[in-house]
Amino acid sequence: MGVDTTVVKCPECSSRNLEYDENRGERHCNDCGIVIEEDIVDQSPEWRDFNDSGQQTDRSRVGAPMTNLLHDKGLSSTIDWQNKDYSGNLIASRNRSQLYRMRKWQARSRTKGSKERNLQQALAQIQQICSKMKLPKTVQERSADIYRRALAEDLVRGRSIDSMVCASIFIANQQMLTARTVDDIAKVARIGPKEIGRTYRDVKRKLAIRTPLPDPKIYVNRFCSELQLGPKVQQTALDIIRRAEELEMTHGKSPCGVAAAAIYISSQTSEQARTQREIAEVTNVTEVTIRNRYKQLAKSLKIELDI
DNA sequence: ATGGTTTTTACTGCGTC
DNA sequence: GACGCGGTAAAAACCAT
Repeated sequence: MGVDTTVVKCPECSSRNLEYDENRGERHCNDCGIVIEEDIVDQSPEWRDFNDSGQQTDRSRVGAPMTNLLHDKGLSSTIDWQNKDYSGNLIASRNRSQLYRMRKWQARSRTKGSKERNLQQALAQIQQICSKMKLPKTVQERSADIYRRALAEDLVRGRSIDSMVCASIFIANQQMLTARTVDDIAKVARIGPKEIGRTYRDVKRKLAIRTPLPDPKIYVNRFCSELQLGPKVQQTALDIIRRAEELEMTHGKSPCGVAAAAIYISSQTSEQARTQREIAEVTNVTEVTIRNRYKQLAKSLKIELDI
């Protein structure tokens, strides 16, 4: 199913640690350093078409960028240091002073404040990670938004940009109810789920950000499709969760665990049974947890699942 | 730091195909 | 014998305080 057209492994050393450099427009391997492909115009989906529909992002900042995913749109393309134009001719002297000004401006804008540079790097990271996760651009923008706030409040100090980036992305995902977990992010970032979780909580608290309380239901669709389970199984799984929520038995339990258990029960009572192991695999929850949860669910909901 | 809760790890036993 | 499942104890992780 998942046809990825981009190269994921370094042809030289087989490392998967590839990085896309936005300014250079090229990808390179972080391990051996070779450049994989050049002249990628933009491999990420369409941040440019911001004119299609109702644009609801708030443009609160002065001199608002066209999209808050770009740090200095238009200045990023490098200005050659030779006094030649594209055909190799010398540029008339009356244009040179203008050129100089452009270079100077560019140099300054690139290295202005540390915050600016920090932001630039972070936004590139956000775009890279979101694109790897195939997240819609609304989520990207929300992530960028959150990062900006965190940066403005000096929350990045003493923490790596990466962890802040990941935390921002996770918060955005929580808010937009995409069914993504910390592990999903950790998988495509070079940072562990532990630290993402820690910074996530920290940022949320210090920025007084509210996220909807975790809902197992949002995972059902994703997990079921990964398990090749039909809509019928999904529906009864959702039903189970709804009933469980009414009895307040999902509080304090991991939403993925609840979803996994509901799906297990649902699948067992259908023609498309899946084993605990299969479900554990895609839900990133252990079989033990699935057992505990589903036992508890079946008991309180009085669901009999004999074969 | 601490303590309460939940999840994971690791292991074992049981029935079935 | 491998597999799916159930149960358990202890370790680890999580989270509010």
